[in-house]
Amino acid sequence: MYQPDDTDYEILRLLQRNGELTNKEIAFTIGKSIATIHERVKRLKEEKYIKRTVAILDRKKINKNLIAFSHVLLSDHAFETLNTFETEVSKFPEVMECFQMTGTFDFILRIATSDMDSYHEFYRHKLAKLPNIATVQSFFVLSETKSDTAYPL
Amino acid sequence: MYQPDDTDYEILRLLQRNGELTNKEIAFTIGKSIATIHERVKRLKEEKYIKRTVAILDRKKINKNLIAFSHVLLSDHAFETLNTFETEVSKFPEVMECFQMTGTFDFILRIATSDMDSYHEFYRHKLAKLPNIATVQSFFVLSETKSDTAYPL
DNA sequence: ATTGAAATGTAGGAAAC
DNA sequence: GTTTCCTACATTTCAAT
Repeated sequence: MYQPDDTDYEILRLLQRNGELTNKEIAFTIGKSIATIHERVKRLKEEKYIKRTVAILDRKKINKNLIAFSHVLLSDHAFETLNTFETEVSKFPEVMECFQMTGTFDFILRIATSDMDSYHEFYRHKLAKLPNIATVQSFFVLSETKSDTAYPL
Repeated sequence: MYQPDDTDYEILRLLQRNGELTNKEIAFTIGKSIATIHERVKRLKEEKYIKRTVAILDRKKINKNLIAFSHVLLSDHAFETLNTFETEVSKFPEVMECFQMTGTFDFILRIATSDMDSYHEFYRHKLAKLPNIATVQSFFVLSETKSDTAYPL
């Protein structure tokens, strides 16, 4: 199996922060040739170390002023119950993330809406209508102290 | 103030999913000229609708196998207490996100480490050593059902 | 604001060291 | 792994509508 070396990790570190860096810029920064960077980046993408490159938007400018983290507990944990929930909840565009969790509830959802009315609408007419939901406990973001997509490397 | 129109939103929708799309590809997809897309994208970046473009890594391949969501309650809510916590916790590379929240605790942290030992190390020697922490309750990701950086548009 | 066309720069591939 | 050369594309600017 392919194992990235220090150079690869340096490239990942940079591209995680700025995906628009050219091979030339990366080459200059880490002191290697452009052809080398070109090869490394190509392989890192082929091997799916880099899953994709995306634009990060300012949510307030596009009117997603309310972010909720919701803890969902299901009424039972049968395979089908879990599966249906995961499939259906993933279809909602408001749900940006869904994680199955350890502990006293089953899932954490990250939900983006424009305001409390839209959240309420989503909650009443979409989330709460899914089968086998026992409880939903929601917490709302007051302010973002740190908001990073980059992993520590 | 600058208000993006439908064309701008189509561009944002596309770049949120794939930040590597060329102006030519976008132009073809939404039926406008390359120069128009170029202008729009430039403005969307200048006006900070697009905050930045980043590479999204496969966390398991780079050995970040454990993601924790930790709920932090501080012992008091004096301005200085909140401020110090936010400043200090943001310095930890393991903390990818920190949100101040409504409700029964003060902050949610998203913490990325390689395994439970590293998490424990982080918790004992970094997080728990910050001043004025009352309680920390942590939940761990079992599986990712949906993991998106794109807002619904 | 949108377009087509022209100049510049980068990507991507191949060869030789 | 680096350097050079090459072609193809992409970006960027600009004059015109």
